[in-house]
Amino acid sequence: MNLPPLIQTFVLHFGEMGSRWGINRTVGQIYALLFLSRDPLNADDIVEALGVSRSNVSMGLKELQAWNLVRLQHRPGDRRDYFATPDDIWQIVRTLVDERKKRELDPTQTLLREVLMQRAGTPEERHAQERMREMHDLFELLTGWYADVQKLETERLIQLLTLGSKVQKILEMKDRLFVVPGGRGKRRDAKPSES
Amino acid sequence: MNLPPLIQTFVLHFGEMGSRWGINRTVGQIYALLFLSRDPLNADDIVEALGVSRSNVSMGLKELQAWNLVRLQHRPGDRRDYFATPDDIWQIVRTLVDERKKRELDPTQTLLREVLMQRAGTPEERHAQERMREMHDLFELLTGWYADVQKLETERLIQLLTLGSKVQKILEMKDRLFVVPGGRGKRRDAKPSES
DNA sequence: CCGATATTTCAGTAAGTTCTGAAAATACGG
DNA sequence: CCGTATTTTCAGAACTTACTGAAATATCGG
Repeated sequence: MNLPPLIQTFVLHFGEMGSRWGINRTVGQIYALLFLSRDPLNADDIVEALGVSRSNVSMGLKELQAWNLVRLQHRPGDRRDYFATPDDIWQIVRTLVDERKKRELDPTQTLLREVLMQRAGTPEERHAQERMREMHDLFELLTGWYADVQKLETERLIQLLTLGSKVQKILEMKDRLFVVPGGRGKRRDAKPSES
Repeated sequence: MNLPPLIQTFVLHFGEMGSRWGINRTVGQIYALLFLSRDPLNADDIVEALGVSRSNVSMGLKELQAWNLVRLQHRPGDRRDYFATPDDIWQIVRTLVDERKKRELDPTQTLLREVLMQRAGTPEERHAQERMREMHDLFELLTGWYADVQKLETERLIQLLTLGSKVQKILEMKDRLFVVPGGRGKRRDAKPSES
């Protein structure tokens, strides 16, 4: 590997973090390299930059494509495949969160739905099922929120994130303005289960 | 392993998902078992329920404690350690997200801060550093939002999640009510960098 | 089609992780 | 303190994942 120090630091870091992110070192490094690169790179560029085998790069790129994290491009008069990350970093985040949800949450959500259909016999099983229902309801709330937020334009999303919990203040203001004084509102319905 | 089918299904699933979540099979199974159990369990209970070695359970419990995901308890007149998950599932989510942030995001955030202090020489390095700045700003926005939201009471948090992007409507309403008509507001400041 | 260039597949090996049983350490009641 | 109950540590075995080089496959210009 022979990269400018700044770039090398970042690439090596991504490689090391890979294992925590559920990808392997090479995949992490390839991604970091593409992310920082001004221009798209072909497989041999990556081999040279990272000093790993050609086949390893091929597999890594395949995995990144499976994650929808890289874009395949071509240059006129050049048969090789060139790869790049999206320029828009928010697009990257959206893809990343989407894919992680798909891999890490959706299977469990499906299982919970199935298991909640079954009949629980013993008290032990009934307690377990109640726990699973709590988890299920929580998943539904989170994924519902996520689906909703994912639809927002980036500018709106940034606006929301910047506000943070100050949104709360606005909600309270709204309550004060529009809810019948003394009324409790319908807030309690939102809680998925008695905790 | 000899568990009621409902419980066994869930426990095995958590074991299989473990690798996607960055924990190993046994740790996943132990956690699932504790989560579903009405009462705290000791290490031998877990050995019996899962059919794994005593030492493996010991290590698994240690890891779960490092994640702050289980609580150690004692019973009067019994020297053994008993383990349980928090009853409040929202507490579990908060811990989980905290820990994942600590392991998966914070180290990169630190690295980005460091690398952005350095002087970029070549145009290649300057472009890379610009990319890192985009990532850095995005991390700052996300972690700022997260710190903010993590402070909310659970009830408020649920309220917010239930609203989802409908918050947007309320923001628009607020804008209409309070912003000088024709004024552009200060929204654009929020965008961390030109994308 | 042919030959050259580019990519993918795959078997074998290297490296890393998980798990076990045995031994060591710790904690406690008497 | 001693003996016992309990937990932890650890070396090695079993298993899983990552990586390589070589061979196979695919693609394209002529």
